[in-house]
Amino acid sequence: MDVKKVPDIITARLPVYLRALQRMADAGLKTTSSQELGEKVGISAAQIRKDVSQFGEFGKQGTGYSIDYLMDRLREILKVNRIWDVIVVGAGDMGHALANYQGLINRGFNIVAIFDNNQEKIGQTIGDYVIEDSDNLIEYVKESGIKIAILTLPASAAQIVADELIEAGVRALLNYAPVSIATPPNVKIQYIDPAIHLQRMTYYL
Amino acid sequence: MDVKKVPDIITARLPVYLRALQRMADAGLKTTSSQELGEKVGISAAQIRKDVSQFGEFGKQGTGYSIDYLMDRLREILKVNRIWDVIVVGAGDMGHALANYQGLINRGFNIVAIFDNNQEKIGQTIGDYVIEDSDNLIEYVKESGIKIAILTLPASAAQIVADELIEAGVRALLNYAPVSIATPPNVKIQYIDPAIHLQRMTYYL
DNA sequence: TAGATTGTTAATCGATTAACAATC
DNA sequence: TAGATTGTTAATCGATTAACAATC
Repeated sequence: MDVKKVPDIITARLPVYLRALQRMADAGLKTTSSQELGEKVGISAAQIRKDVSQFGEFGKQGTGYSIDYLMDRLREILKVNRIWDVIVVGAGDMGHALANYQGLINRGFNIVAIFDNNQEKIGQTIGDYVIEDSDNLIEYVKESGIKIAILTLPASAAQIVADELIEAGVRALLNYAPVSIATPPNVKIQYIDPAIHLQRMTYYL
Repeated sequence: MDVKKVPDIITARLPVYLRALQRMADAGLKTTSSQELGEKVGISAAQIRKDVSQFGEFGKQGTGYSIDYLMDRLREILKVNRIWDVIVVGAGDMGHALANYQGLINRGFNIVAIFDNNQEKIGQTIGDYVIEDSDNLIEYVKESGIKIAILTLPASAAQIVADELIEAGVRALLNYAPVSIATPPNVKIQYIDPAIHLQRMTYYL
């Protein structure tokens, strides 16, 4: 528990800082400043200092931040200094793309199973995964204690499946279905919908 | 041009309202209220009224909003009362998923071409698309006047390709590459990175 | 040391909420 | 009409920025 509650808007930026720091580390850099990091992510230096200072004093006057140390602290804060098991519900094109995506494991997430309710898909393989029957979804979640699910299913099914998953213990949903989903306060949800993101830009064109 | 500048944070919510209204329309509903719409999207009724009132008086006291009429107004405001041609750069799994995705066309977007720089992929088909050579990307953008591009390529290539696209006239980027991209003020960018979205939830687990 | 950069404060700026007159 | 709901105002709440002492 944190002593004081940190606003959502701040914690939402930390993964972006972490991603930029990872790139700097990959490039062999050892230290950075709020100024430099800010330029990379398009956020003011003052805001970066304010954000990270919510969690501790991670920098040094005069020299800035050790990249490795700040990454460790951010991973700790975000609880991605471990690997979370994740399931994917829906084996359409997006489910396939996620199952094949190699970019999750080194950022704290491991897809452990993918489900579909289409009898023709069940049993087929995606890389090392065998598509499992949605009928076994809830039992699987309960037995494995899965806390994170990615929804890549039709909008019409999203709320129903989300409700079942939450009932079974899931506490974080990444929803690719093009529909808003209602969740209780103790369950987090994030949305990915390319049409929404595109429509956020056309206003300015 | 709007008389007064409307904040980004408000225009960013409009696509979510539009998506919810479309679902209500599909369900055969004719009118809704700020209260009802707010419950669907998880936003307060007061905020919905404030948001839409930035652009005009679209509701009626006592009865609420005509769903069809409000959708028309939102589409007009967001400039999605037309179809925008969009290109996809990168024919990996995500590029494939987007090319096959049927959910964009009825929300204002038409993918017209997909590019890759891998000689083995060039010429292969994805549905009705033939993967085109990235060497022809800039010429294509200039000749067609494309304003919107979706990037589904490696992080290492994202900034370079983005710079070239912007130089060629692109004004809106939807970036799936896991990296921040710098753009000039007249170019909009939106980010989709599942790891970022997942890391925004683990903090609370 | 001199220069650089943090962490933090106070001021500014912006967003959300509550309330209600207007009116369908 | 009576009930419902908008559009808008003012108050509250929250986020960002600028500035700088502290200090590496």
